[in-house]
Amino acid sequence: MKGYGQFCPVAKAAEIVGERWSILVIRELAAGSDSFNALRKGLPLLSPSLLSTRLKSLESAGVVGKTTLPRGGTRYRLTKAGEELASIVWELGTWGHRWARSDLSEDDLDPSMLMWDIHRTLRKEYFDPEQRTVILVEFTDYASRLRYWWLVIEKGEVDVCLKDPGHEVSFQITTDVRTLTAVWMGDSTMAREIRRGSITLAGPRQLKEDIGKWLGSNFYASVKPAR
Amino acid sequence: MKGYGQFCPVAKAAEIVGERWSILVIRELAAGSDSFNALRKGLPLLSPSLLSTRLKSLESAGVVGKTTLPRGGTRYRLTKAGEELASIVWELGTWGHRWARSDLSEDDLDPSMLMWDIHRTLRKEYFDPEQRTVILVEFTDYASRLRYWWLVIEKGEVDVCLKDPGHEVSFQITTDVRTLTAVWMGDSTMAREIRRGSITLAGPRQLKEDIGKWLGSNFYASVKPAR
DNA sequence: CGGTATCCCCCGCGATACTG
DNA sequence: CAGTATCGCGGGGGATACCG
Repeated sequence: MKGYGQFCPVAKAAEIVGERWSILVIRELAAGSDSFNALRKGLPLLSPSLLSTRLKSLESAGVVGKTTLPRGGTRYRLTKAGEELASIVWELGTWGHRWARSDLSEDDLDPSMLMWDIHRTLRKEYFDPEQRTVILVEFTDYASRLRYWWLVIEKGEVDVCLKDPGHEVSFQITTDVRTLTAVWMGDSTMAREIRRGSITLAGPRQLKEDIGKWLGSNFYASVKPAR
Repeated sequence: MKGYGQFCPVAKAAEIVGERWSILVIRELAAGSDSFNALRKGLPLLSPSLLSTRLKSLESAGVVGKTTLPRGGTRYRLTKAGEELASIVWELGTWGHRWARSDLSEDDLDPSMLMWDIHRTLRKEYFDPEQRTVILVEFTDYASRLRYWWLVIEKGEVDVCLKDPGHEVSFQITTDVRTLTAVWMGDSTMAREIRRGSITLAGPRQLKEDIGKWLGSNFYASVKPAR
């Protein structure tokens, strides 16, 4: 059986959002991802086939809409119903941040997701739009493949890559995944971790001083936990 | 794998409310059920073993608290965190009523759930507290076992039973499950269904006239659907 | 009343590979 | 880039029976 056999609106809604990954797909769409592969980056543990299934199911539920671009790509977006649902998903996140915060479990630490999130919230306006800025992030607790990440800010766009783009590095952040995650989640602060020696910065003084501003933070970082 | 491998608060919350039946257990608790068997009545398709599992899981998530009565019974209640979560569940219901309303599917029609809901929302203050009132509901589309339901209002308490309690019947409602469900959900009105002949009332004139008031309605009945 | 215990099925989901 | 196809398994959960 799939449904709950209840006419109650809560049950009907639960049939939609209760499916595994549904809520997170909605979160990703609300956060601005609109292509299949962008969604995948925000949901690295979700297999493409299941993502496809979920998108179809959300589409038939009237939550997600789909547009085919003239060039052939496909764009997903939240419908009106989907946006209303997304606002509830954000509230759920606020609740989660207040009440369901575990100390960051090892399983939940993931440099790729963290970098993807950071690349989305980085405040581009702190950088010269006429120039290319390259920020290198080094995770000291990771081996070669996931150790170095490049953020390339250029023409108002931010790209994140795992391969050296070849450009001169303007700024470097050296730390471990747990520390940067904690800072990004608002559980710690940049200043504190620098003082403790858990984060090292290298580059122009101005960028160092402003990092608390230009490196964004998680949507919920300012929500006060309840316990 | 059970979790989502993400530190995002939405993911952490989704790990809790994403479990099958969790949302509905929270709804039932928020609606006032506090004992194991009361929860079962509101969730007839949920097996006792799974209800037990869910209650434990919600308890360890800090959403549900448990008290053992001196007499030996057990009472469940929402914690502070649970109540905050419940308010999101209600919003989800509002969303569901606006956007996820299907025309009442046959699978979702259930006389026992409907009667349980009605017994919870019936406005006792319309009845003489000094007297016993017995309301007989007859579902013409059901055979013997689930056809007749008695609502007994006495001393400010409402009981619902499937067996003739033996008292004199004060009022009778004759209809089918779909019609009464539609009225209770706000999709139709008592007056309209009486006019159509889908509902027949028998009893004192005053009770007939006031039925729109004393027979309660679903929490979401007044929410305007979006489509 | 207030739950456990057990059994077993089935299908959701994860993994991997592959195509237009 | 944007998905489909296929396969196999694990365990969630439904059913039922049973205890305190």
